[in-house]
Amino acid sequence: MSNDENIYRQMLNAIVEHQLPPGARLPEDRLSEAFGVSRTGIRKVLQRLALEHFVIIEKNKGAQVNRPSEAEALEVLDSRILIEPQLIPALLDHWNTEHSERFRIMVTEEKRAEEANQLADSIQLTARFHYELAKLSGNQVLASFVEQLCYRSSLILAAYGTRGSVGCECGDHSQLLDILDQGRKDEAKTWMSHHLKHIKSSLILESKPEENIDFQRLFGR
Amino acid sequence: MSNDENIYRQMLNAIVEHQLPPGARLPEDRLSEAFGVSRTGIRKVLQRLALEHFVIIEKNKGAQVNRPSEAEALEVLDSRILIEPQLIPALLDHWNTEHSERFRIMVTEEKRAEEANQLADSIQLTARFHYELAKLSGNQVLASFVEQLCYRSSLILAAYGTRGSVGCECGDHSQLLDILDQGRKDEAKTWMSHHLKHIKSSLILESKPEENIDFQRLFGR
DNA sequence: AATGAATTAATTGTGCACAATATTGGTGTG
DNA sequence: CACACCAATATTGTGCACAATTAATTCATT
Repeated sequence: MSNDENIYRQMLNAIVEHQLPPGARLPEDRLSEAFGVSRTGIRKVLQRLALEHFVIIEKNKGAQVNRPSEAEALEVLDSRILIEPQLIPALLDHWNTEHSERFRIMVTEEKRAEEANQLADSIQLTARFHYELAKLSGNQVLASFVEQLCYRSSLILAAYGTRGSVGCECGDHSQLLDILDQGRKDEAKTWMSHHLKHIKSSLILESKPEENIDFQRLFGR
Repeated sequence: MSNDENIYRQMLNAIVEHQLPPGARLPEDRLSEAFGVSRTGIRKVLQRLALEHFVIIEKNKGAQVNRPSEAEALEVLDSRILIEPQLIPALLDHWNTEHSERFRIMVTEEKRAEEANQLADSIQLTARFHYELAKLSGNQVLASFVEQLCYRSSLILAAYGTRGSVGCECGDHSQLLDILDQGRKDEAKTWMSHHLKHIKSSLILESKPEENIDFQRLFGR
């Protein structure tokens, strides 16, 4: 694996697992020291993470882990609600027992991670479940978009999620597999839709402190 | 406007307008010379273009304009078919005469550009029409994804499009505006779907030269 | 003690130099 | 003449140094 990709993965993991919480600053010096490469390499990775909305780079102020706005949070979930259910039909065309078994193993791991309270693994596995499912649709363009949305969702749950739940309960995911095994296309679509809407509605909005208070609007004029 | 963004826009324009055709090599030296900045700045732009699939960077071999594979071309169009029609309902919620007028001006410009045989402007305007429409859905996440897909479509049409047509005829776009003005939601959705499927089916596949010719298969054995 | 200016420190932006790698052309040998 | 090997060239990869900017601290003044 290339060195860049390695660093990128490690940082992305740290972000979606909330080891680097939203708002955490990411000074290039420390990172270059930590990874044993020059700032040049770090900057490349940060640029990429910024384009994918995992970090925010402000000119002359450096990078920090993105703190998704409420609007962004809702839009990401809405995007998933619009896309993921629509992938089910194509997915079912390729669905077979091999896939079923593979995903059931994943769900088992999810369950174990959640019971062991290993938040990091739990988050990763939840996102991977949705991404791997999307890949089976056969459309790699959409799949990689779903991948990005899933990881962004992890970040969103860090900011707005109900504590303890990472969004989808594992039981839920095995439910979907049952439906897929029975080839019930429409049911699977609506299940996925409900599942994502459930996550969306579980977000706790308007409770976090505002980052930029609009004093002008509050007192001005 | 920042310098990076400026260079990025210029290069992206050159690519989607086919001034830099698929396969064109992009040596960092020449570009840094042309733009009057150091290779550092150029590399940043190239990295970004690569992440967005407009150029391909191979290790130690540099960047070149992406030549989309047939599979990629179909996947991009399929993605648009899946997303863009679904944006219509939300779009219609905000639709008003101001929007209508703005888009009719755009269509007029499209028509003029096409008649004047200004391929570059024509391509830009066609992509912008779809992107601006997507923005009106209110979901910026999906809109910027659509933007990327539209620009990638331009690149695809460079490789697989029928000569003379850039995909959508302008008459078509004004048709959609008529339907939107009448608030016919379902009709607009199906129109958009048909429109994109028409573009997809107009692609001339398996006719362009392969990027990596398999000489072994072609002559060997 | 509070405020504001000025200095200091920390961090990022940018260009350059050298190392690493791939490609091309040439040379020699069988 | 074919083949392999080697050398030269061109291009990218990476680290470093210095400039530019922002943030923090100090200090002076009221």
